[in-house]
Amino acid sequence: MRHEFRKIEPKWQKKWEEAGIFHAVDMDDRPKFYGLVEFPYPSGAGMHVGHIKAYSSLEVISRKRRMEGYNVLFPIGFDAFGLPTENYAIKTGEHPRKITDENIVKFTNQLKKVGFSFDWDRVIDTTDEDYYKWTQWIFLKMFDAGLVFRDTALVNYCPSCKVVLSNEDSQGGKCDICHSDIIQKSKDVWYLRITQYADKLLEGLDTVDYLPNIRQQQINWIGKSTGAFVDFKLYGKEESFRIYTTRPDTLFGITFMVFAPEHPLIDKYASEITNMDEIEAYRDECAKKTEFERTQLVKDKTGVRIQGLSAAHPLTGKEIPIYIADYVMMGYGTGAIMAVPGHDTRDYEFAKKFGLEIIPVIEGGNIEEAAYTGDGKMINSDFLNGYTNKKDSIARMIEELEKLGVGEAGVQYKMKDWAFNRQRYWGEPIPIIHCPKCGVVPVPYEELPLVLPQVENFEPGQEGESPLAKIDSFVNCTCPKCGGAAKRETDTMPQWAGSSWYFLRYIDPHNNDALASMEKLKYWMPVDWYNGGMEHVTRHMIYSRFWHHFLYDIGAVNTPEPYAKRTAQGLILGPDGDKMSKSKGNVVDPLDVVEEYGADVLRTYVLFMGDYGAATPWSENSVKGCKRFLERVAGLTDIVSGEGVTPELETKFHKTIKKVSNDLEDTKYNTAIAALMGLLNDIYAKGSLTKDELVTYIKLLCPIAPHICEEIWENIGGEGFLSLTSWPQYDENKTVDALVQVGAQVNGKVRSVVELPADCEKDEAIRLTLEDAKIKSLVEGKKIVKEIYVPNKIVNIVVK
RNA sequence: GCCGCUGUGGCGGAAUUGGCAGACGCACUUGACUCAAAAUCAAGCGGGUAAAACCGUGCCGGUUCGAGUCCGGCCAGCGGCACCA
Repeated sequence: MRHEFRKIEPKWQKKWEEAGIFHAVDMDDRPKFYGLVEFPYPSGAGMHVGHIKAYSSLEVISRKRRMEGYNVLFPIGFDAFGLPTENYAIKTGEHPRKITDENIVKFTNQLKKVGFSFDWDRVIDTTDEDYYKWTQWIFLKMFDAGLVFRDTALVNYCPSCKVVLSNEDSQGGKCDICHSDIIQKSKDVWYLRITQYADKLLEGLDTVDYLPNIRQQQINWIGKSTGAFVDFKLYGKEESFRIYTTRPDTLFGITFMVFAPEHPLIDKYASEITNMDEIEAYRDECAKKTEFERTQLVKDKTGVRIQGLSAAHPLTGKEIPIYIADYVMMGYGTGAIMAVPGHDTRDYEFAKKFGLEIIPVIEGGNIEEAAYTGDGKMINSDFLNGYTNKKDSIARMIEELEKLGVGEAGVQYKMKDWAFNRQRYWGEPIPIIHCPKCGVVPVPYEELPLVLPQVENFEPGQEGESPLAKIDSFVNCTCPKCGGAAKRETDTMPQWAGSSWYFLRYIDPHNNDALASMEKLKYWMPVDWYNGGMEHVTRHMIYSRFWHHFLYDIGAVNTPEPYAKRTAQGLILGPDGDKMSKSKGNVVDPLDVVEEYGADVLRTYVLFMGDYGAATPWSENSVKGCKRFLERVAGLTDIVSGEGVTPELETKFHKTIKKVSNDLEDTKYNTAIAALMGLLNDIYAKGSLTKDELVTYIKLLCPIAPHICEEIWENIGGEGFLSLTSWPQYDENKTVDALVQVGAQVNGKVRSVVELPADCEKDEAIRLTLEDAKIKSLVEGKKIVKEIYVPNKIVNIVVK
């Protein structure tokens, strides 16, 4: 049989769709499997080969699971709100709705051409009113729970996109979308109190099966640190302020204090500060720097002493000078620190520059040269002197602080609350009303969805206000509480909102009464396996886990954690080894590959090209190798003869079934395919195979290259769909050869290969090894000191 | 700076608990078929040698009968976080 992919691929895609064989069945008796892949943003550029690799892993697992008898939910949808579409709309004058709909049609056609076994009856679109109604509903529930708050803050602002960004979206001081430099701007910001869930997000990691690097990245992102809060009095006053430290046991080494430039006490005591001019000048200087610059200028510490204000040491009462310096941030801890230059690198640099005293309290370093951050015996520390264990000295100090009522143990997180509003059109409207009398009032639940109004002009305003602010009919409304005239919030939600719960909607995509029915949630959740990109591990994943924990707390879902298992695919690089990008001209279009080589070849190649989790360059030649492989598979129909089992191939088949079955579960698709190629070589070397063996072979290959396998199945008279048959089983006993090739070593060096009966006894193995001519010649005339035999692996004769 | 990962032929990459390094694929070489090319098939393919010996998994040391794998110390690259107190 020839591999006529142009004919057979559309044929089987049509048959699968018509028969509806990939639809998940709610509440079915079979065991369930929920496989999830990150839904695409339907950009105008269409699909990328990266999408194919990302989806192929769970595509293969889902197809295998169906053959194993599972009721499989393998859905797809579109994460369609967002800036690229909006910017395109501004450029072309077309409405984002129209652009989105067109792109979704394009993506759908492309996905279907690759033959993915998605359940097309459950497609969701985050920009659909019936969908974002529930995104807004979750927001209101969070509002009710006190997890939404408004604050004026210096925020990351992208002057090009005219939009406020979260810290996550402005890493490295660059806008995540357009890569312009971020500036700091004072804005009214809606925050979601994600920090309240920090511990739950951290502890939840112990209950799920994520790849270790994914788990670690989330732990780092949450950034929990343990230490203590310590209260310092202003010297000679009753007023006190808090600092946070991870080393309260170094309290006797404090020689100065540092406030962040924005620290509120400075303004409160402005009248007593004698150098306020100097301080204001420094503050202006700091405000001009972007957050990025501020964190980049690590080498050079700057700051100003606050004259007329000082602190009192909580244990000794000693007067301590206070500085302001921008190496202390208002956003972490309390915005004030105790400086221990002897044992903190930054404090040390500052002390050196300003000629401040340095007191060592931990033995071990040389404070003439550098801060000592290692462990050692406590010195110059009163009741802590002599302690050598960090844990003990910290515990002892916290005990003392608590006794005196000047401090307590505490924790801090690097993670910040989630800045949740954007001044953009193409997003979910935030369902909030501002009433001059009642203040902030949520839109009543029965008014959801709060529909995005039609607009002609999507440009944000000059001051970066939302395009919605220009629509009077949208803005002006009545207050649901008092009935008076009020105004709607005109900001929209960030793109991360819709994707924070989408996996729940697949379970019950058309439900009008709930985001999904509890009965169905209980049947399908949690997601058994989620695959996606490393770039979403700290944003999308943390956000969605946060929302899901919240939904669990209010009883809307049945599990605290949404994803039982998470894996990630590596990037596909361009043929030149660089990241694919339009500007470099090294982008491979998956549809071109389908046209020229077929979907099965594309699917096989993206899984065979290398370690699934690693970045691997594209190679057109290797694509051809996969084409050759599938052509040789098609050719098997020409050498089929007889039925039953071929003795020479039996062990090889059992081994291959085992290897493919196991490797697919471990995301080792490349070695699974290599095993199938190896078996194919063995079959051709033998010259024929039975019909039963061919069936086993195409069943194993079916999840990877389903079109050709279905075609072969039909060609040899198979009934119905191969995709609906059962997964092959292996017999462990038959995976071992009767005779095993074993490496024969003398003094640990391989000198020969001997053929031994499987699992044979040591005496027998040594005897047969010593019969080997090569070994014999090397051992002769020498004294055998030791004989090592590892069954089926190695024989080693140690001689002197 | 901190955390994590990775270093294996010309290339992508294989290698259970330490046990025949280089599976599988690509590229390449030779041969068959062909007027010729492509395709296909067959053989070869880490370095080295006539054949052996010998040398080979980033570098230096160690443990072991035996190390790509374990331990100690470096070097290089990638990713993440970054004045986090």
